[in-house]
Amino acid sequence: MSHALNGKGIVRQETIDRIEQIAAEVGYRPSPIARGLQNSKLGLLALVIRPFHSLDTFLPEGVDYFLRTAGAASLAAMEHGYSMMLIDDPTKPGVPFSALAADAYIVTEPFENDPVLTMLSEQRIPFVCVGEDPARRGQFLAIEEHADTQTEMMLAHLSDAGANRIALVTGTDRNDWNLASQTAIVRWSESRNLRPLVMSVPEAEGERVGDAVMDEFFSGDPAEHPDAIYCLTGRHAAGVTAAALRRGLRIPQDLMVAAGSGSLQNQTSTPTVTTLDLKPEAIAQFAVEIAVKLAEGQRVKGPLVTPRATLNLRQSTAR
Amino acid sequence: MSHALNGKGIVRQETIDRIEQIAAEVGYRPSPIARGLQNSKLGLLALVIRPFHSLDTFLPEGVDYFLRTAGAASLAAMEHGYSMMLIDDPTKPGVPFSALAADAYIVTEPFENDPVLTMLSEQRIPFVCVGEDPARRGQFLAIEEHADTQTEMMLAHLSDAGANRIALVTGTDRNDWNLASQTAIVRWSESRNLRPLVMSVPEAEGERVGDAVMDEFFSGDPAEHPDAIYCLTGRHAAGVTAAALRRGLRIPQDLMVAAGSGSLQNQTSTPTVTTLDLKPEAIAQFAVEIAVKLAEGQRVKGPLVTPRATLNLRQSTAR
DNA sequence: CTGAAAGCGCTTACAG
DNA sequence: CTGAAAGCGCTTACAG
Repeated sequence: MSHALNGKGIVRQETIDRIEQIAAEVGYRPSPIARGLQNSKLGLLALVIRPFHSLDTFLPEGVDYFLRTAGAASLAAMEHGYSMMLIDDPTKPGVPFSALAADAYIVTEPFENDPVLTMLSEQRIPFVCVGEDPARRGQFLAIEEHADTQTEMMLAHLSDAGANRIALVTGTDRNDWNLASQTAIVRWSESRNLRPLVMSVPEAEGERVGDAVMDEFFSGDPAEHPDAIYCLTGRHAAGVTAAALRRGLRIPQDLMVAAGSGSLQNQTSTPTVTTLDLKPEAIAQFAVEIAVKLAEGQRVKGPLVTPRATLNLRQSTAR
Repeated sequence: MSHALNGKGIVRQETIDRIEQIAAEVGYRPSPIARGLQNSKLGLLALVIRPFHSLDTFLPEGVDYFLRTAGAASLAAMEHGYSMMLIDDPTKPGVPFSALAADAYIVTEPFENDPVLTMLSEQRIPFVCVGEDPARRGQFLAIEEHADTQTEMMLAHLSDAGANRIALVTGTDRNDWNLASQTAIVRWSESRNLRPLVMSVPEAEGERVGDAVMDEFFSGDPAEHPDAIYCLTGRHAAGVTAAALRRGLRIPQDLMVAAGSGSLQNQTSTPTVTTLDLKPEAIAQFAVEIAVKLAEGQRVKGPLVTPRATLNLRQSTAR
């Protein structure tokens, strides 16, 4: 009898003992699935890391943001009594049952008109985004990233450090981070009557984009050459730094380089590279907190504010 | 009728269409839990990263091994049509149903007499270890790590590079990696009539152990001072390198330093540090393959051989 | 205090 | 071709 095992009803100790013994003997183990069936909850959260789609490898070298997110989220989930599942796209045909069985979803960096958000919202599955769907701002519960403010912060720093002409290198994924950063530099440039210098290169290309970026910005009119390049990803920044050095430019004297999201790589390279610390652990913990509330049927209202990114000043921008 | 929706039986197209329409209208979504109940399978794998227990933070700086493992495992699982759950200890009281609902488990670096393995095997839940339970070798299905061979490979390299007296710094977790490495250096030292120089310091201390390690090995009889220190973790190696430098030792001339598991940190530090590449991605993929077989009821027999670790030679051991 | 029954939301034989 | 029934393995009221 289940009362004995789960200690719910009032059962004689003797009976409990006897039943527990037998249970142990036959190696009885209650099916977590059958249990979950009652309240249709498994105690499962899912982290959908959308940009996995665009990364050719999971190698975290220079892209530790997502792995730090995943790790912190898993740990935070456990602390709330949930498990965390890592998936990339639950809308793909042939996904396992489990990919749809989470009590709530966290979607990091959704794409423009992301089908994952569409599916989740159509099926009334609770979810929270980290970064908005750029095409549907305000439509879904989201933790705001403030990519615009972050960009402004970095531009202000570079400007203070003596840069006059700042170029931006973003990734090609159409997510909030890439798009809002672009908007921010365009606005910033135009307010100074400058033609915005922007280039988008695939995230997955990593360090390999260095020469292409240098070619793009340093081939035309010398008056238009940047004296600072802000790359959103640490790997792009590393590639640009290396390419600039190869071309005989001194960093930071001739060219400053900074990254919007760094890894240890940027802290130990020569020169070390200025980065933003996006606080992925804090964001992940916050997202888990919200997902747990959603999973438990609570209403959560925005705006959801995260800890601000901070600037890690390093040699590459220290003139 | 379910036949219409899942396309199993023979149903008129017309009926299918009608039912699908209604389903869409009412926002019907089949419960993955109820579905899973039939064959008591959810398409869920679990990765139990035991050393999480000992790490004070999930920050991957210098410990990217586990995160790389987690990432690669998640991706590999998806490719096999499974989801991957990240948990640290399913034996803890109060774990969610889901933590026990996986079809198969991968346990990385189990401890000595690890209760997780005990539970899993008692409950007849299929699992595969990465690294053996040091107290129960051969008892459970395990992917062998060859920590002993790895240690020998590193010792041979250091020896070739000119080291005469090599010290080993391990973590304090009682897992295969730490223990087998210790055994290997003891054997190696004794065969040369040398007193083994071994020290164990907590994994979680990371770079902070530098001075303690230097004190330990450089305080006594100068004849016993090592001219090479092999740290199993990259963070320990980084700490030792820094401490040695601070004391005026030149690396590698006066002291060589190497790590058994490195991260990007060791590739970009000054000097760069020689490490083993343990191939976590390959191991994770292999583990997932096995877990999938187990989940599907196939028998898997050992010995399970992994790709060999390779040596990344860097400045810290280049005399 | 304890057993038998109903129900969680599906799927899969089994009648009509 | 389609509907009604049984069953997956539990939990939770509900009788005895």
